[in-house]
Amino acid sequence: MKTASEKVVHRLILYKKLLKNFQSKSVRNIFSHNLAEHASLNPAQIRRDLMLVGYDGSTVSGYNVNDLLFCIEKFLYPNEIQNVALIGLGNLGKSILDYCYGRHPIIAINAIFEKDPNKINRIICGTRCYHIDDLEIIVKKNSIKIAIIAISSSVTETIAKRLIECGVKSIINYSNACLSFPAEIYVENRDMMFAVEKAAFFSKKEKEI
Amino acid sequence: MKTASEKVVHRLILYKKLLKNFQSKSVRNIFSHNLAEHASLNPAQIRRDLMLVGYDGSTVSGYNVNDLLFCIEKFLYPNEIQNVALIGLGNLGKSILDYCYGRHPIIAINAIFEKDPNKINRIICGTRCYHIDDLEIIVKKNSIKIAIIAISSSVTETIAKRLIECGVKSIINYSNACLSFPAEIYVENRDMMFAVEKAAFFSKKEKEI
DNA sequence: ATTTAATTGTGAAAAAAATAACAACTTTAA
DNA sequence: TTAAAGTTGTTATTTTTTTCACAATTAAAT
Repeated sequence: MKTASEKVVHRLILYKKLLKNFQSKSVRNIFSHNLAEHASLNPAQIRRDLMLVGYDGSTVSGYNVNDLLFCIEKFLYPNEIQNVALIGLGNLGKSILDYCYGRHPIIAINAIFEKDPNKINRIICGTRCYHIDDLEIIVKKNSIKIAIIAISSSVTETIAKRLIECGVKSIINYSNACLSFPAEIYVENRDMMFAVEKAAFFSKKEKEI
Repeated sequence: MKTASEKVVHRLILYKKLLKNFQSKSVRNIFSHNLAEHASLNPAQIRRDLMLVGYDGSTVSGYNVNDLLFCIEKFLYPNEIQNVALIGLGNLGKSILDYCYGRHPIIAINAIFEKDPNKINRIICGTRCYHIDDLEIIVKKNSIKIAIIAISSSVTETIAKRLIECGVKSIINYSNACLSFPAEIYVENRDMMFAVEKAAFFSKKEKEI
């Protein structure tokens, strides 16, 4: 299996999404410049990225949407079903759950963890909510390798350590805490203020040019 | 004003956050390697980034936390208060509102837009919820340049166009739609499935090495 | 049959980003 | 006083990422 940088993987996921849109509009074939336009990228970039997934287009009709999708998915998807843990069922947790529900054929949120007794044992979007004390048991039982942290920052670090301790390899952290772990753990810190501050910086900068 | 890439801006925001943590722990001075450790970055990277903000550290005691923070903030912050519009007050909208409330001295959500009549005119986190039909009036009145879209995808594109039409320069898009606009508009697409799929890819890859 | 037009895959080049390397500096120790 | 230790700012180098450029290919037009 060839390696791929995070950037390339991100773009491949984007291509997959765009291709699904085209597929749903019954578009059969597509050229790199079509994708480029929708992705705001250079066509050569797209062709180069696609070299990774092992599908050759035609010089005449470009890429067959179905076939290319198949190859990208084969490249991106794990072999087996991937269970995801969601930590926290506040507004953010609920919206993540809603958003992800039924979106992906292989990857799905499989367990929710909370400390609020009113939420424990409820089933939301087909997913059971467990007490946070049962984290280790459930994560191990379901071979969960991915976790989404959607709680306030004060306990984030402790929970992240517990997750890694029991086998989690990737953490998506929506809390205010900055997580940082050894390189073999994939951490994506998604502090929502970052996006806003960046947006502010770039909306400002423009005026000054 | 020097230009800065999105990556550099992102890191500067990160340094700011880390420095605030140090400040709250009454740490007075800090070295580039301390920051590097917490940010999982190379110390030279940090020193290079800091060249932009115009603050010189001391070769003996490193950087004064307060002074460096001041310079980073001066570099990052807009000159005037930046009003932000939030589109959608579902679970995600509420969590964004909560999360951002009081977090930043200059940037704040200033108006919420909804179509649900039960939500209109309510005030949440000090912010009034308006009918989506009033978008143009309110955005113009408050000189809003930044918008956060937290609604389902079907109407995202239309709303984004309306936002830009009335002066918005930066959009943070949490919906499933892929927005793409001319380069002078800053768009950050934050489809939450992307993070999960990337996490899945990299948690899988590790096993295969 | 040829030519034209359009596209792909990919090597080469360019651009951007990250890292290394080091002179200059300052304190402390010898 | 001199040497040692440790850090910064910045130049140089390396690595990564993006873009260019073009041979090869194929269908349609002439």
